[in-house]
Amino acid sequence: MSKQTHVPTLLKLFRQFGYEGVTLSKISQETGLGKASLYHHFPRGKAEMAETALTHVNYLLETSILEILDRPEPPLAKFKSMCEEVSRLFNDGKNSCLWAVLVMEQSSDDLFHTQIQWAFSTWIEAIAKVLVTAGLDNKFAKERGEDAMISIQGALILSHGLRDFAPFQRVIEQLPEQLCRDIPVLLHHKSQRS
Amino acid sequence: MSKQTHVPTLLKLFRQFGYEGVTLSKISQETGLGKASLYHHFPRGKAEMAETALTHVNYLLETSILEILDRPEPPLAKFKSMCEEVSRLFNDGKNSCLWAVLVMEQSSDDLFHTQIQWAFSTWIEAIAKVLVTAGLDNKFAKERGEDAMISIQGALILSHGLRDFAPFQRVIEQLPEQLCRDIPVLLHHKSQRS
DNA sequence: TTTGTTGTACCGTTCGTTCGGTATAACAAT
DNA sequence: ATTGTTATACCGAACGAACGGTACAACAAA
Repeated sequence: MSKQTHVPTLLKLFRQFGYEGVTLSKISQETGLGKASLYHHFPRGKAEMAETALTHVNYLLETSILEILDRPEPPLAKFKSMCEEVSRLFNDGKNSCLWAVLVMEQSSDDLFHTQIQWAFSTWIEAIAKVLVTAGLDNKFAKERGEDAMISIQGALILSHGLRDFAPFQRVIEQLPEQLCRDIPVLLHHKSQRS
Repeated sequence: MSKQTHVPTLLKLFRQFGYEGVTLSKISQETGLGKASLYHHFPRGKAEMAETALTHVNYLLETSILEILDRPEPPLAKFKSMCEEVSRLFNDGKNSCLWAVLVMEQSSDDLFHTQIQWAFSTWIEAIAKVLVTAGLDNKFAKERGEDAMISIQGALILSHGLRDFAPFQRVIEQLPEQLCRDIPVLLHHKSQRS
């Protein structure tokens, strides 16, 4: 079995339990690999396993979300597709976000903050770019990108805390219109390219 | 030294490292108490220590936030005071939220989810009540309460991820007006009581 | 003298990690 | 066809360290 085979399992575990909460025994159990085998694939140990999961998530961001935002479609359509994809990636809010989990633990954040910072700022920038192309002011566009991230992250936490995923779904539904408010109407249906 | 003396230390530790990330050695080190003393004060061990920190946070919610929202002031003034208090409690965004940290770790969430759920829903309900009293529709009021929680939690995560606390401060500044939009203008300066 | 509090030493368990080694398959040299 | 070499994938057993937790004697305050 290749190394790539077990990445989804790693992602699931670290998302569920956090860096410190995941043990090699759990990983061994879930992957079906012995501890020693894990060290064959990930010589630097647990840190490398978490890093691999994180890299995979950032790869998903690039190939799913960022790709959508770069399509030649009107802003509203892009954001709707983006939100559908977000909903899918987070399993309608039932999954938690690896970035958020790792950020919360100060210990792990030190190891991974570069990749997490990249992910957040890149996503925000991609949203802002769409809005700027649609005629919105630069500063407002970036703020709206931030607000989108804030809504998604906050909704995930609230939904998990309440054990009710309606808030997450509501946020996802409202987000596209929210992002498009006040943008010059004439450009709504003009296509754009990077 | 009384048990209460070390609660802030416990809070700080669990907020920083999460439940699994905190070790008894760290607690012993930070409090200056030996393990035996810790188990004298918290016979049920680590779980009780985290529980105590969480109870303290919920106590802060009741005595700070909820008290503010129950004052006989106009809604906007209440929300402004609330946001000032939130900013203070989270040290301008530099502290993370114990609720969020514990919710993210599935293992710890099982132990604490009752208290966390209470905190979230109580806070939301308190905000909603202010807005309903101000004349807003019941359903919209609750959604706005949720949105407030979402904004605060999301802003904390984003700011920590970016290592830039401007987004948090911006959210806190904008939140009061955000919460008060569209409410019947005649009631703005009327006082209200529970 | 009782009661509350603490330091020291220790318990069994589990942690992340490493060692030594096996199984299989591919390829080259004989 | 046989043999040797190399690479990949895997695993059982064990390592020292640290984990959460306990037993108990000693000290202090009342």
